[in-house]
Parts: sequence; C-alpha cells; structure tokens
Amino acid sequence: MRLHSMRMHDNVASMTATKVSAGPGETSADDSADVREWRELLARHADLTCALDRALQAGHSLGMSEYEVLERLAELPDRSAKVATIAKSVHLSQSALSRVIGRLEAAGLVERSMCPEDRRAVTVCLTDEGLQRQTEAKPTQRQVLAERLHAPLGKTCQAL
Amino acid sequence: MRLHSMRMHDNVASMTATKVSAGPGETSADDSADVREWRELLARHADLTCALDRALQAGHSLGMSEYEVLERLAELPDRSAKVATIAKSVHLSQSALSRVIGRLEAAGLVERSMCPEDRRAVTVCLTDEGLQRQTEAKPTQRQVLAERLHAPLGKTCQAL
DNA sequence: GACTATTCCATGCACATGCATCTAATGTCT
DNA sequence: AGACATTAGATGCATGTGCATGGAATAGTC
Repeated sequence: MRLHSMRMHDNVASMTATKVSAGPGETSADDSADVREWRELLARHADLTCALDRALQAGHSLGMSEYEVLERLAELPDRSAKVATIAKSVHLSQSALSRVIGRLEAAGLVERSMCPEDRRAVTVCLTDEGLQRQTEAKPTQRQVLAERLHAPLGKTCQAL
Repeated sequence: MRLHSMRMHDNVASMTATKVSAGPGETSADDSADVREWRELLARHADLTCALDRALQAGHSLGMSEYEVLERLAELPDRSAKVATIAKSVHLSQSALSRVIGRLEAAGLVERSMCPEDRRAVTVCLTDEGLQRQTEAKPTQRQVLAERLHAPLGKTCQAL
C-alpha cells in the first residue's frame, strides 16, 4: 500500500485509446467514468504537488510536508500541539511525521518539549521563526493553488 | 518539488481551527476555498492511493505504478509502446518509469525490445502473462474506485 | 562527411516515506 | 501492589522516487 508523496513529478495524461468497457468479467456497469475521474485526480494532484513543492522549496526551503505541519500549528491559538494531534490532520505515517518534526526542529522552526500531563507525549511548538517562515510561505502556496487548482490541466510543471 | 507517491498512508483531515483569512498580507480575497479544496484533494488522493495500493499488492502483487503501466499497455491495440510514449501518460519521472518497467520485466509481465526505427528507443510489450495479470487486477481497481471515489471521506484506510 | 546538439533510456546517488520494532509511560484488571 | 495490555513517539530498515549524469543513437549544421 503506497501513499505518501515523495518527490513528485509532472507529465500530462494523454495517450487516449479506444476503451469500450463493460465486458463480461467487468465489475460494474460504467466504471470508465470512475477511471476518468481517478486519472484527473491523479493528474491534478501530481501537478499541484510538483508545483507546490518546487515553489516552497525554491522560495522558502520548505518541503510540502514541512509546510503543512507549520500551517497546522500556525492555525492553533497557542501554536502548539501534541504529535498525535498533528498526525490526525496530516496524511503522513507517524514515523514520517516524527522525522518531519525532527527536520523542522533542526531548522529551528519548531520546538519539542515534554508534555506535563502525559510524559509519553511530546508537545510541538511553533517558534517565532517558524511562524515567520510559515507566514512568508503562505502567499506562495496560495498563489500556486489559485493558479493551478482550476487550471485546464494538460500542461506539465516540468522544471518549474 | 515532491510529487510522486511512494508508499501511501491514511489519516483523516480534521483539526479544525478558526481561520479568518484575508489579512493584510494575504494573496487574494478568498483563498480559504482553495485551501479547503486542496485539502480535500489531498485527502481523497491519500485515501485512494493507500487503498488501491493495498488492494493491488495484496491481491495481485502489483504496485500502483506497475498496474498503471500494465493498464496503459493493455489499452493499446498492439499492447506495446515506446518508453517515451508511456512516460507521457503516467505521472512518473523517466527514471522511475524505467525502473517500473524493469520490475515488470523481471516479473515476466512485459518485454523490452529494441525499436527498429529508432535504435535509441525501447519498445515495451505486454506479455500474455502481463495481460492476464492486468485483466485479473482490473476488477480490483474498479471496485476500490467505486467504493471510495465518492465516499464521504473521513474514514481512514489504515491497515486495509 | 565531420561536429555539435538533441533525444532516449539506464543508473548512481540522495532522500522521504511506510512498516516493524523498541522503549517509556499510562491504563486496566484482579 | 503487581501483571498485562495499550498508547506515544523514535528509529532501523527496505523500498520507491526524482535529479544528475552517462552512453548510445539520431538530427541538424556547416
């Protein structure tokens, strides 16, 4: 079972081929619509992930996962949360999140501290620098979203 | 710039936080709609990729990337294409595609052969076994799509 | 025809991810 | 209290991916 994004790529989805569907061993009546929708979802995801990652990396030295964690923290009143809480809002495995937090901590953008009530847990807190970075990066992210979320889809993002 | 899926994960997207938007340094008027849409796209993609990969792996020993290549080839009249052609229809880098084809070849599902007209190019041809595997796996894929493409979204796919 | 630029694919390398596992801390049951 | 099960988070490991590069073949230029 795969899931999360590593470095993303680009590419268009063309290569049309006559596709009849609904043969004898088929699953349901019209799954071709599902397939079309699925491929569009893949293409959109690829395009956006690629563009977002490039823009964030180039402009703010942040990966998409890193930015997402910063964003979640920045949205909270006290700018901090337990790792387990963050995990619920990000599509990353617990281990991947642990490492993302590790990278953010090494960069000085968050701080890990022991949770008083539950000494197993770790509270992750956004630093001032972390908030600043997220604030700087936010317009970049929004711009990419605005440009590509509803764009015709067919152009690659290739080398930016 | 990240993009393509490695092993996918699951998780829900909750963690609601009061989000006002349109502060002084904002990009555009209402980007919160874009953000919502983007997060839904991410969640849907994560859910589907995770479920698809698990189902294909468990039932047919195929990764999502492998299945996609088989599917593209199976859709073609002669069940073969040059690598560069396949590359245009799949969201993988050229190198990743090269390795996917390598794995498929090692599994006996495709064959690589030199292209007569252009001796740089490689023609990839689906074997009978490859076609069979794709035919077997297809209902699995369609079923997952049918089940989850429009599902309420909020449940994880966790351990299958 | 010789030279250069370009295209096609494979591969070395770095890196992010998921799984399995480990340690520590809590919770539960008797 | 003691024993077992559960949960939180970190880490070893295997794997898949993208980038940079390389070698081979082709296309374009003079």
